[in-house]
Amino acid sequence: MGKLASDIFDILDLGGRIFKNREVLRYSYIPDTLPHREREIMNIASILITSLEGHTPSNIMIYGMTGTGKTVVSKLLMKALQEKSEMMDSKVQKSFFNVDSTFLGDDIAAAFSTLSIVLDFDEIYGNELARILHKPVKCIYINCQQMDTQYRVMTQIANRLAPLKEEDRLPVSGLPIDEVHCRVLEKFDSSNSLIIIFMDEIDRLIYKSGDDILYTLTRINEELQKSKVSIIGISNNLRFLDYLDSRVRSSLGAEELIFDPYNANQLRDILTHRAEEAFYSEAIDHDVISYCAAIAAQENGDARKALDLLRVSAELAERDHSPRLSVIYVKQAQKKIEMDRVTQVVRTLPLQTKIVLYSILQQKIGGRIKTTTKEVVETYSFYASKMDLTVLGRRQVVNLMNELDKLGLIQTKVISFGRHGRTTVVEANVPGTEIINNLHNGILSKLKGIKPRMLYTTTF
DNA sequence: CATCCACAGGAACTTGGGGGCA
DNA sequence: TGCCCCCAAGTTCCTGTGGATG
Repeated sequence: MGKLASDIFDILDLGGRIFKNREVLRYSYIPDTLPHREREIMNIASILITSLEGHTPSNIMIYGMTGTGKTVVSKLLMKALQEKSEMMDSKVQKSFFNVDSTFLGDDIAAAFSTLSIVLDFDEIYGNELARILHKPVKCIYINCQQMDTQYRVMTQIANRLAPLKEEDRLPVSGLPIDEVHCRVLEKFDSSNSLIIIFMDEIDRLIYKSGDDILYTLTRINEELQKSKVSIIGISNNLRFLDYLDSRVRSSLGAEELIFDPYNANQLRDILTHRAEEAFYSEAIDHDVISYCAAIAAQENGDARKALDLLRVSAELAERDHSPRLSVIYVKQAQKKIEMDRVTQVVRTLPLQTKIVLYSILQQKIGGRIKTTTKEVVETYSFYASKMDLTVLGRRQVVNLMNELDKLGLIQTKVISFGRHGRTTVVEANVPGTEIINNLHNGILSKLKGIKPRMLYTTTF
């Protein structure tokens, strides 16, 4: 036929008329300006700026629902602060060799003006002495969802503080916690710097391991000689501080800031701003952005969702070889995102949890839309033994069901039958046949075609 | 209105696997 | 090699409880 393999890419390439730069729409991307967060940025910056003068900034708590820009604002500030500090370091070193203060002054003024987001550095930085005394600022970002124990957080902070040689790194386990504490202190002090720790999803930390770690961190400055530590906590739970010891609470919540959800107009601005960089200007219908903004505004003003929606719609349009991105694709994207989320979550479930979900879904497609703990436990035991697994007890199955509930895959509700006791009514939230087929094609292939003997005792 | 069912869910304990250190 | 530590997952035990029912 005379066809070359590379022709395949010619066909695929036809789609590429929409995206100019798709990275811009990922939430890992940190733009230079963040519309409708100027005030918040200024607030935090005005607190953090004391670090450049060699003082320890107050701890800050940042609250806000998902997609309100907490993380991206923090990362932007982190980047800016780090750059600024490094810039000043080199200037300070220079100043020992160069006594010409007018030169120095101009140079620093120039350096400051490059930080576009924060106001008048020059004015705040009038004091030359402060510059000489200045300590390097080191920012560390920790996501407490991944690092959710005291041990892990401490070792992570220490390991990230400086690019260390392999043998200097703290081990991921094995040491007593007070030993870790001592070594972290040493590392902090030997870095001789102002350490600002951004702790994202900080509330996760205490749900799992209590407030020990926060207690330690908020009081660590008392033990440090040369270095100082500030903490920026980020949480989407406004009542997070209530769970803490009062001393930790007052220290950590020295400054508090709430990020309000974006409204539809603000979301539209954000999307417009990103879309200019992400798309070719003629490739997108005028109502697409408003539509995405409106949907995300309904979902608690979640900018993350809005960006996702825009990116996925554009990807669908490209895959369809459409020259333009129109609202039809946004509607498709909405469905796709939801289904992707579900399959992704299901795929990463531990095996035993998968079987619990599988049991609930089997009940569902067997016509049992609502079921009870007892029935789930029975069906689960049946399937687990077919899989030659250890069969978990009731207590543990209930725990797993609660996890599934938290993930939004099922809905549970405790109801009472009065004299006849009480139980949890379970209902699957996801399409049964599709997920079951997925599971059959994966790790649960053994269970294909096997039906349990189901005795329905409870009626609703 | 007290009773009582049948389970929810918290707490303490166990087990087994990760590892460090002398 | 033996002993220590941390941690996750699971078990056992037990107290708490919503509301139909006698």
